[in-house]
Amino acid sequence: MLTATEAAVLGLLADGERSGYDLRRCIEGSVGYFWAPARSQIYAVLPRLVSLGLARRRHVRQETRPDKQLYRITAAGRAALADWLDRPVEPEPGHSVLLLKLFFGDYGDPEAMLEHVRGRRREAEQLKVELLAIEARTTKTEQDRYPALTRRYGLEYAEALIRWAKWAEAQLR
Amino acid sequence: MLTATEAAVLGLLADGERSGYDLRRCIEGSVGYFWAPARSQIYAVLPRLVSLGLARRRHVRQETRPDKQLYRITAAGRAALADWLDRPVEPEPGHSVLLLKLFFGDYGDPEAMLEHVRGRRREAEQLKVELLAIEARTTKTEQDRYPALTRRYGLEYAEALIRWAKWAEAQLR
DNA sequence: ACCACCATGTAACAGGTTACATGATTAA
DNA sequence: TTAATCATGTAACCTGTTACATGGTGGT
Repeated sequence: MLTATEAAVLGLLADGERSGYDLRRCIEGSVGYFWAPARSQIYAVLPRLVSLGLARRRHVRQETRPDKQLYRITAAGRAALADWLDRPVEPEPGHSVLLLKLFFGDYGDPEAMLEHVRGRRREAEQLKVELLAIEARTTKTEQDRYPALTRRYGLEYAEALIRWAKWAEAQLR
Repeated sequence: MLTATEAAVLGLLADGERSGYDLRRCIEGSVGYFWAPARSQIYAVLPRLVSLGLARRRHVRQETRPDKQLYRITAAGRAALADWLDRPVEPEPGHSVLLLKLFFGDYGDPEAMLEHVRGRRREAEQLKVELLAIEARTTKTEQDRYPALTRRYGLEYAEALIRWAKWAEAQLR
């Protein structure tokens, strides 16, 4: 079975031939909000997909730029992606360093705890701005149906976090 | 600097002497909601804390039960914990397999995508019930101030998720 | 002159997981 | 008699990160 990162890369390749470098830029501003592998990880995954027969590599010589490797998804790749997508999603055990620190807040500095909450709120406010900006410049096509779901999730998350943070700040003040 | 798991364990030890086994049970139903190391990980962390001088081990012989190791936090341990708690929280890059699958939903089965959303909603509804139950049986003491913050976060999260899921289900139907 | 962009990859390390291994006691 | 609870640990593996390594082009 695929790992999530392999599936993410296949998913991006499903839209067209791309290099590792291209993928990076595709990721930020879209999937990057909820799945952001390190650069080196992308370059590690691509050859693996090739050796599994899920993608094909094509060497492209360039003169003014360094040469590059373009990857294209295969029929087997599309099948593997579809299979992965349809499998049940495991419940994701939430990891949150913020909550961990707050939970033990009594052993720390009250001022620091307050600042942790404020920081997270600022991040959420920033996220909200970015998502609204993306929303504004996105044309609502048929292909946008699913990505729209994820943006909406982000918005709902950001707003819930802001509400919580305001309440928490009041409690801690 | 401590890892989050080391800090979590120290945090629990700060409340009193405990065995690895005890810690496991402390974790589920409290920190476990946002930080749940594997059992083997707890047993790996404890000796490390001892060798760092942050905890002390005490062997307790038992007759009707297997022997056990009790761990107690040291003064250095409390200092290390406080230091870790007060450090700024890094922005946590969100990982969500659910959103990843949804984002590429076009390449999968629509029925499966709908089921993914429904599944996550059920989990959130369950979480909400659990958190309300904990809330109900908790006496609002001074020590509860910080943990209360994390429960409230969970509630806000669960409710936001349920709202989103209902909306998403309508979109996909 | 300097910085950002294009472009790929390796190596070392970190932080975790699952499975293996053991075995008595007690409640249903 | 079957299963859960008590109780600890090791070993193999996985997935990912950061740091190292290289070097031309084009804009300010």
